[in-house]
Amino acid sequence: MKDFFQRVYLIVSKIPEGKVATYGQIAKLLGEPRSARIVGWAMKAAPSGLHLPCHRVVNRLGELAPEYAFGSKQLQKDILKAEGVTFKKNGTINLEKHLWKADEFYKSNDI
DNA sequence: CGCGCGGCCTAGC
DNA sequence: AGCTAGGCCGCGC
Repeated sequence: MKDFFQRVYLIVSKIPEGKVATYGQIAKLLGEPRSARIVGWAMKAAPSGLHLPCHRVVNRLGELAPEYAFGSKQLQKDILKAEGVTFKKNGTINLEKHLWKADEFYKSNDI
């Protein structure tokens, strides 16, 4: 069994363009439904060399990461929009449309 | 070693 | 959607 962080990175790196995942969802995928916070931590501590699409990881309301994570929420928003993600009027992600179904992940990975 | 704090979650109102 | 309360785990002090 790999480190929790590493498994987080593995999953996050599998999120396709135009899709997003929630912290809790990722935690669940790892069999730790209650460890969503650590996923957040993992994002924070993620080495930039991994090129993780952490902008595709949001909380369950579709809210973007705080300022200190990407410099500005607008930046993250722009990136996502460029990938085809749509937003609601209140500025949150349209999760029903873009929430990532992790099914494919199970097919191609032994976890 | 203990305590507080997180890019949070669920459950309950 | 909002609030509170509780929980989880890793890190920094």
